[in-house]
Amino acid sequence: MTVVECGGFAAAQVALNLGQSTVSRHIGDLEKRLGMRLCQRGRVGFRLTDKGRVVYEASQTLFKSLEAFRTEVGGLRGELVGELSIAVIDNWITESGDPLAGALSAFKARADRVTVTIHTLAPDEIERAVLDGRVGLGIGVFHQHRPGMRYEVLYQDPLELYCGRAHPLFSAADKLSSRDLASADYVRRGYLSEEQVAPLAAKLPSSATAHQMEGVAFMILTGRYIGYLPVSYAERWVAAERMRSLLPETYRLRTNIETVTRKGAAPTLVDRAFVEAMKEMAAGFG
Amino acid sequence: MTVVECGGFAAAQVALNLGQSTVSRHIGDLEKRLGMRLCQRGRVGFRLTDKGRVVYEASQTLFKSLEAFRTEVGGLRGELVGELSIAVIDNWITESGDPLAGALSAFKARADRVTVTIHTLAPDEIERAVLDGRVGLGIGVFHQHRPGMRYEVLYQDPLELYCGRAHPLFSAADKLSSRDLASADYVRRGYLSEEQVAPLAAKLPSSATAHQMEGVAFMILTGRYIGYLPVSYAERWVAAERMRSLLPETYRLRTNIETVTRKGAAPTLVDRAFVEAMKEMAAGFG
DNA sequence: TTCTAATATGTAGAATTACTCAAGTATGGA
DNA sequence: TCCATACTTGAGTAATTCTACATATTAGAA
Repeated sequence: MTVVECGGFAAAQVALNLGQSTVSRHIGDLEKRLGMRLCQRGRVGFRLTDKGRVVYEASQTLFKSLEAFRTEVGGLRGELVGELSIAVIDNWITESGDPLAGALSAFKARADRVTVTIHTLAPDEIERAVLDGRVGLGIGVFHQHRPGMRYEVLYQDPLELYCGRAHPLFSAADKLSSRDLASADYVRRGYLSEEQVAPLAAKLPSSATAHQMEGVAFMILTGRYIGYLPVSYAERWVAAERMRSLLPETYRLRTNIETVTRKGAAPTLVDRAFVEAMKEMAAGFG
Repeated sequence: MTVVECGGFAAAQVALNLGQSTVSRHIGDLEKRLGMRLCQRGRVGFRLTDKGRVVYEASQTLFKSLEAFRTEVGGLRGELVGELSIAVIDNWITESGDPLAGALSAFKARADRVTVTIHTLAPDEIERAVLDGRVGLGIGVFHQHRPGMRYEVLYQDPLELYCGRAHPLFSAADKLSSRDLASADYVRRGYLSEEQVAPLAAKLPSSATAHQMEGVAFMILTGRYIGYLPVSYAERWVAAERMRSLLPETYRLRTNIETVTRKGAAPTLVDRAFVEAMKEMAAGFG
């Protein structure tokens, strides 16, 4: 694996602190043992064969399993070792005052022997990744809770309905009624389905969909659409008077940012320690 | 692991073909290495400690990963080695003319180096087991297809609506109309939700639910209920004139018995070989 | 053809690991 | 108290694995 990652024998020699012949011997032995050629090498340069690629990928997942074992057993000894693999919703946590960065840094301070991997995924993909074990922990917004998964609220992230400066509702924002909104065009959020939690939003006419929060913000700023944004995210434009919140008392949504883990597999000590760090960090929000 | 499975050092000695002191040394070394006591032993008998149990279970999953690696790499060499781990719907396949037993035996004849594990689960649990990798292949009835999974029809298993001999509809079975059924009490099948596929069934009044097919059959035989059963399963009672099919043209359901695998992870050679055997076997059905 | 960078292999010592024998320890029960 | 059972440990040997040196081999390039 090191040879693949170094892109050749020569670099691997240095990385592994081994003699040239030893590297050659290892690869040769492995090929003999597996009964197949794993890579092309020599004067032409290094390159995996098709089978070599499959073996390399299978090895990666095998080593992941080893790391998981180490995490599990290390946890029994009260040690924070192994791997923390988390999946977070994209365009959300990093934008909303950023408890993730703080939590990660606090966690790393206490657990310097842990390797951290972060995946950025859509909510349903997060749940799938947790379910099939690609990650141990997911963080995001989960409107419907699936069986077989464990959810825990980290903090609340309020959403409000915004319009841009050029929008007709902008100047009238103080003396609006729900009926005024009925004629405004609404940017729907791709996977979030706010409608499920906000029956009011379901009634808004919608002719646009954005999959990332940035897209929603952009659409709102055009002045042609209204849409939901996290208050902390919209703040910058509100302060610059480029956006305005519409009927916050009526339309505010309290979205829960939650962690997901798999029921059945108890979360590892590493996962729990990280969630702890997240919660401490999130205490300043909510 | 062998010590745990043998329930003590003495039996493991024989199973591993090792001297008694070697077994003791291995366990002792492992405990030293992990820094924890794994089991109680001595005059009192063998017993895992709590930590020992966790380590044992973690080892099981680790060894499963190793086996998966072996299956994968063996597949590259065109060898059928490693593990075949399948989940099948309960009370179905074995009852309906039994293509599974035949397929397994045909498969084993060609792949004697493969370890076979079978789980019997409810359909949604099958999908979950496939998704999180506990099994490589699921077989069952899946009415709604989830994203991230690959489905393939094996064969069709027709269902018909039956009543028992003591039921008022039994004697009138030849000259019935759908309206006659509207007053009959219907046994619902727990997880199958035939209603989704059979809109007609959705209209039937129902005051009973059975989770296994055997339960449905039992309820029908009481003469108080009507319900769906696979034709091949009901056959024995039909032949004995203890059940009758009701309006088969109208109420017959063609249920698909399907395989499920995970998209993303290519099915192993072992999985493919088994599906092949299933299909050959199923060719005589559906 | 010849040179040369990159890899392979014969040989062998060093290090590690696996195993056993034999003697020792601990403990439940007669 | 003592025995028998079940495990542990010291010491030594065998087997395996790891590594490097020196010397091939190979194939692109001059």
